[in-house]
Amino acid sequence: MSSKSPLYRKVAGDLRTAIAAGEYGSGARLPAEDELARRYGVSRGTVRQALAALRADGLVTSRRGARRVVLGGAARLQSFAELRSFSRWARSLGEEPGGRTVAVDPARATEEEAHHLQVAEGARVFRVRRVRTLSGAPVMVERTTYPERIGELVAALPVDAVSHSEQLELHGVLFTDAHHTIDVLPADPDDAELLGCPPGRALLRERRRSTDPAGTPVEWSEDRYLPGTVAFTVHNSTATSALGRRLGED
Amino acid sequence: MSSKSPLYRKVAGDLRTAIAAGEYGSGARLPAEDELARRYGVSRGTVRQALAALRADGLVTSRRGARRVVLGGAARLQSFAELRSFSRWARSLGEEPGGRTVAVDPARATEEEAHHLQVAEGARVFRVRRVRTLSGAPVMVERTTYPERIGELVAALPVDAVSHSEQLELHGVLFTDAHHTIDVLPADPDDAELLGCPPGRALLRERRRSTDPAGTPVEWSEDRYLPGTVAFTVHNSTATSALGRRLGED
DNA sequence: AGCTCCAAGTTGTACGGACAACTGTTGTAC
DNA sequence: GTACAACAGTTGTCCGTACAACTTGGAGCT
Repeated sequence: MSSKSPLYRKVAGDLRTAIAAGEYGSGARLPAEDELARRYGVSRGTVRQALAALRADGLVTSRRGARRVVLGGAARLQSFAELRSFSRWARSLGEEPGGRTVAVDPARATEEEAHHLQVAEGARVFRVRRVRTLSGAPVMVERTTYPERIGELVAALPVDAVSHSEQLELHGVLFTDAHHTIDVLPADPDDAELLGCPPGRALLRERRRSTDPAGTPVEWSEDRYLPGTVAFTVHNSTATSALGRRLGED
Repeated sequence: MSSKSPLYRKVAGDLRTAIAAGEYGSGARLPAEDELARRYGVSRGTVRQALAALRADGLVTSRRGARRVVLGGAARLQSFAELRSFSRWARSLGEEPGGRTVAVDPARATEEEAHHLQVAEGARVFRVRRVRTLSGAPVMVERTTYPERIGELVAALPVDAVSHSEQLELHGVLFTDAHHTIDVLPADPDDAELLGCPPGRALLRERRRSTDPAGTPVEWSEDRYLPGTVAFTVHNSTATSALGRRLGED
């Protein structure tokens, strides 16, 4: 096993599995930071770093003066990677993800695309449309716009490649931050045909802008899901915020 | 002004306003941690704590070896309070929130309610149904179940109280963590009448379970929004995760 | 029993130092 | 010029200490 993973991650992982295994049931109090530090042979700061991760995931509460308490409810997941990649998410649930590329078009960036990808209006981009399936049944239409450099890599992939993002990672393209907007909109005729539903049917829409570690946009995507197939979940707290609500349109 | 706010918050706030004011435009590099520490007269650890908050809000990237970069895109907000309270959110956007309580019913907890509120099945709870408006127009139906202790406080509020949560805070009821699930469902006849839309119309649904600092559930709510009135936004990154995707139903 | 008050336990904030890992730039060699 | 190597700059990880702020439970009193 590689020892390249930092200490606090190991501690966090340990605590996660301990909680998942029921060692600390819902409502139970975790050991004190000092106790954990002794037990793992690390400093209190390192333990706090681990616990901060659990807190951000909504696994435990924490407040001054009292021990941490395990929050009941949904078992959390390694949410980022699974949110970003449809394939990874599906596999982690034991579902069989599939994908069929419908179109790959070189194009000139519209104003909206230029804005989100931070390129000049009219710059070369690639538009990719795909149908995503779970166990063979179509559940989502994905329309992604890539900047030129990345789009060229995507265009070279086989039509039936299951996971584009995993392929891109192999080529050194990293996704580290993403901003999502979730709302509802009616299926247009294209959506309807690809998903096999009547046009006008309400779909759950997720728009996503992903950036790499340097802050450079690497994709701008609009995913439309058939209702009933997925739900989005978020945890937030006064300590770690992330989610917002917005008026329609932008 | 109270000096009770911790140092790192002041630093974070300062940086937030500096970014909002355009001092560091989209893509600009922030000063190094050491530089900021000198500038504010605090230790590097304190600066890092402030920057971690900005990172969690999706304002800046960060990676080893390079300076932090300001992420372009949506100006972030203090999201937790605004997500938890419809009234606060609306006011922060300059809209006029309204609310009309349709029903307050003492009841016995169903299995689902008992589960989410962590009380015994059949325990006393209060079900509250309200219509929420923006500038007079109805946009959302809210069905909240409270445990007995809190429900009694809510039942005592006037029917036209705008913000229940702010009233509850005055009574010492604190909300610090919330878990949200977002999906789509068709309006039932009640929704349709309250919102003034045809039955069957697709609504954006947000289910929410909120807990207090001790981890005790304080509300279980299901909010149904007219399409086009709101969108939910999330930022996540490899460092700070929060959002997930789920299969339909639960 | 119920109440107040105190002490121990626990987390939050802040400081300091040290080294590891990585990036971007500069300069050198070919 | 181009490729490689060295270097300074920067963030990530980890340690240790100290004190402040808060919660909890128990002792003692009424």
